[in-house]
Amino acid sequence: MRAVKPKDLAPKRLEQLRRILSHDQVVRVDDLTAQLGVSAATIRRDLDTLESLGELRRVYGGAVSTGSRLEEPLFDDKTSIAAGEKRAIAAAALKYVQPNDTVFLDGGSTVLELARLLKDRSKLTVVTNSLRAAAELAGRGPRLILVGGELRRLSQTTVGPLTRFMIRELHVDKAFMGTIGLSLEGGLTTTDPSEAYTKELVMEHAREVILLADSSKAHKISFTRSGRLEKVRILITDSLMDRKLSKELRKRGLEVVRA
Amino acid sequence: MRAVKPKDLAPKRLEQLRRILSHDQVVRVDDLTAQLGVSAATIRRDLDTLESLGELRRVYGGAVSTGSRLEEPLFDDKTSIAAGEKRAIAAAALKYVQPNDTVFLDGGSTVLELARLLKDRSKLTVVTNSLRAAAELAGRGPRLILVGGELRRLSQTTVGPLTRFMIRELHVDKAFMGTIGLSLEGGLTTTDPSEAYTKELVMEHAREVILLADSSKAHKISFTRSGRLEKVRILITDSLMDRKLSKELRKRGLEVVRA
DNA sequence: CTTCATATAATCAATCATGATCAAGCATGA
DNA sequence: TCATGCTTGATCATGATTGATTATATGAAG
Repeated sequence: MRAVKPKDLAPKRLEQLRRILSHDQVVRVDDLTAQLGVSAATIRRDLDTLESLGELRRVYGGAVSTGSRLEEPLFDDKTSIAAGEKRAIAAAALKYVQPNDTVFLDGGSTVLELARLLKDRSKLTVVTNSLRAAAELAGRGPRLILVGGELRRLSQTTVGPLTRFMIRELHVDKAFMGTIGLSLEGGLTTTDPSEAYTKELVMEHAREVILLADSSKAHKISFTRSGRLEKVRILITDSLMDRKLSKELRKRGLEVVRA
Repeated sequence: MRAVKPKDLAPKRLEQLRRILSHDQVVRVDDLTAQLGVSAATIRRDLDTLESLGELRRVYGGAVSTGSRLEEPLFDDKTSIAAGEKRAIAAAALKYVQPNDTVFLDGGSTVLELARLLKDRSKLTVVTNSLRAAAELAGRGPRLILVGGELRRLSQTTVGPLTRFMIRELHVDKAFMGTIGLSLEGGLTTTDPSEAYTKELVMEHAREVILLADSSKAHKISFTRSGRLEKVRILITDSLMDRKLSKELRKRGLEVVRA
């Protein structure tokens, strides 16, 4: 006696899941058990495999398609320091922005906070490769120049070789940069080579490089180098920054500011 | 007998919050509990998470938006008379997009509709100078390449001489263009010289130019020329397009498609 | 400055999803 | 046929999310 309903084979079930997910963007485990006629345990296992393939993000009660608007900004590291600290760093950085400056804004959440503070600086010129920063200033604010290039979704910045065509034409007064890792041995490091390429290029074309990095970045070394410490003129960080590191950085000629 | 309603998943609720917030700019906790059907405690927790993401600022009794208004169009498509026609035109244009193409997307609301339809074309490469189109595809979808340049706020596109550095490096299969005016005498015309410059440049570097223009553009001549009719291979328009004009355009070698 | 109403943060209990574990079902190949 | 491996579903302890409660903080009015 065959079963009443022939169950789908695993690959087919995954395909269905993909289809449902791309249609609904957000799915609930309960609904899926009903739709696919399998147990919740199986649904969870399937969702786990799809998550490990990067196609969705598990949430309590279901899953969200990666890349949907519901998906939280990927570049925002939740384990990182509180937003308040970042705002403090950004506020301190604001003092270095003169009314008629031309400044570059890098990606990263701390620099994004700075962008928010520049909304009413209409005489300023802002150059950026950060889509988030651009969105922040798209409505009103400074003259805004976007660096062209390929969009890296994780950071929402334009990166890679295409960015050189614009960056080499521009010379900004100050470049406000973020970073993933900051260490004496590794200098500035980040996860993505294309991103690193663009960061380094920007720093070469800036009269002055101002690094915004909270204390969680200290002594971290990420995958690839994105700049040398010698290019950095000022480091703005928070009060929890490792003393030894800031002392050594000062010795190397950097101005270190605690927000 | 399940009379209980399935509550929204957390991400969905957050998205609703975002939507309400971007619409109202300022929200009250009370109103949100009523609108979303969850307790005030939950609303507060949600507002806290959104605050830590920098999307709003908590105030006593509610929250105010800090966010960008990029999602909310400056030119509201919804009030536009031709919204339905535009969607139809975009849908017709979709047929001309091959899976592995490299296409350029111009600014303008009709082309933006097309961008929305390209969200699940992951093998495609999209080049665009439209910030709104980029925002639409920023989360997921095709490979996305942004054209750098100065942002023109009115159209939310990058325009002007800086755009040439990237455009001259790229050769797209198809360029989907919008326009303000379309006429036999003036060709393609638009209001802003910088925008016109970039449009013309793009059309020169495209293998094939496809113009998306609803019937309201017919016989209009705007301030400055943004392209010659000879460059256009296909015109996609709506059913109300002036017959004489489309007949004459066909005579000049254009393929005219009525959506 | 004080008082009042109300928002808020902290705590707790209840609910429900989750992950781990294990047993059953079923195909495959010896 | 039996053993083996894999998938699935059930069970249960654990963990996460939510809503209610209560003490505290806040803003407005007098």
